[in-house]
Amino acid sequence: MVNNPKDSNTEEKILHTAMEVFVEKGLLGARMQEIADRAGINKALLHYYFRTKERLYSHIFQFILKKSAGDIIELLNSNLPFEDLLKNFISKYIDIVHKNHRIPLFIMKELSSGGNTVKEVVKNVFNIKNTEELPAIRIFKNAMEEGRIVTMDPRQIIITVIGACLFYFIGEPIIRTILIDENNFDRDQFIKERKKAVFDIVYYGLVPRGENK
Amino acid sequence: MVNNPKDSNTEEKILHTAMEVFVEKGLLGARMQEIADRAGINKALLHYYFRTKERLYSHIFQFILKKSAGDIIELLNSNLPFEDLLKNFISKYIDIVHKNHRIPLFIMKELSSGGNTVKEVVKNVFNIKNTEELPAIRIFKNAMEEGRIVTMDPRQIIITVIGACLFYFIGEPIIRTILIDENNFDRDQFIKERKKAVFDIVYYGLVPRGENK
DNA sequence: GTCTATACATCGATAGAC
DNA sequence: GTCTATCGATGTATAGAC
Repeated sequence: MVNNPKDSNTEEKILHTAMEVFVEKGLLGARMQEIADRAGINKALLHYYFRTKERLYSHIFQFILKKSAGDIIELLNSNLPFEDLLKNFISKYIDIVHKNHRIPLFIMKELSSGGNTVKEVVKNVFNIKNTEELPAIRIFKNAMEEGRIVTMDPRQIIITVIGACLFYFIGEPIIRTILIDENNFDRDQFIKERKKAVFDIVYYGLVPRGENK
Repeated sequence: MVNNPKDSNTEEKILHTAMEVFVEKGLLGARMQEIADRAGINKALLHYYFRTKERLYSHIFQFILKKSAGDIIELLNSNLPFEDLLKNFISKYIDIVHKNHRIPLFIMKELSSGGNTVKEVVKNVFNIKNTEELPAIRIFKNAMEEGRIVTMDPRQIIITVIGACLFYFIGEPIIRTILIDENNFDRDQFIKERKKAVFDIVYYGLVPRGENK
């Protein structure tokens, strides 16, 4: 819609700032005035570019969802053997969430309140036709066929891995309050150990007994 | 504050209704008008009992947190051997979250936006003095000392178990959109399988090789 | 305690000048 | 494209009658 560099700069500045504010405060908590202030412009200009708050939010949400989907898909594009692939996925996925710790909760908040429109966006963004043939499903099915891991519904494994990776970051405030002694806590170290713990539990939970491959 | 049965009924009706609305829509999404309508009273009465929206919300939040904490603590009060205790915990915890699937996200939303006041509430509610001696931590430490499971930071195990149990319910909209074929999905059955999957992965991920106890 | 009516503040959105 | 000024809607909170 807008082509010259000046426009593009303003629009991108808006998008960038709006993303920060929406991710911090949510759709309802965010204020157009605050977005304008932080972007160094005024409210009217926000409406000039995106007409309504909802449309601006929608842009942000889709962008974030696309980015998140892309990150995961990229992590799965690999020819590593199963053990390395799993280790690699857990490590890199935790890194991504570590750097963007507010994103998962942001996405889940939206999806829990959003209607079917949102679901269509998800399907488009992830380019889903047949759930049976998702790369992640195939990876586990192959490992099962090769006898590397026990037979189990791959979806259950995926939910377990993602949940285990995400939960620390989604629940960090309550986890730290309940479980962690703040006087003696090295967060980076704990997250590093988190990677190893998730891998160890999941991997050895899946590898058949009697094999120490 | 209020003692006669009539008052008590109104107050409880407000609390009950407000909980529904706040859990569905969050602090910012909830409307005092809607709470009043659903409770069959008018807005002014809401303010008569709880002065402000924030105070009403705070009551609800603390009640929910207390209830959730109580549920978990009760699940851990058991003298079962480790394997049964873990199986029992996972099964019952998933049942609780199943029946109250909006609660975890509600709590996390609040905690992610809330300040230190909220953290004090958490500490009081869970009655936390020394994180080292939490029942959940002790359970895993004992199992390690008895050689039943491998040595590992118990906090990492706890985060993994809770995350694996919760994630399906927190992320259900996106999980179902991406991972599940809606034309052929038995939710109750899937949740039942979820219990077994979480237990199998975690338990066999923790039990030392060479022992099939 | 409970109601109706209304004050008061906030915020998204638009009009109109430059 | 960008600004200032302002409208109009919505929602919390209160005044005051019963």
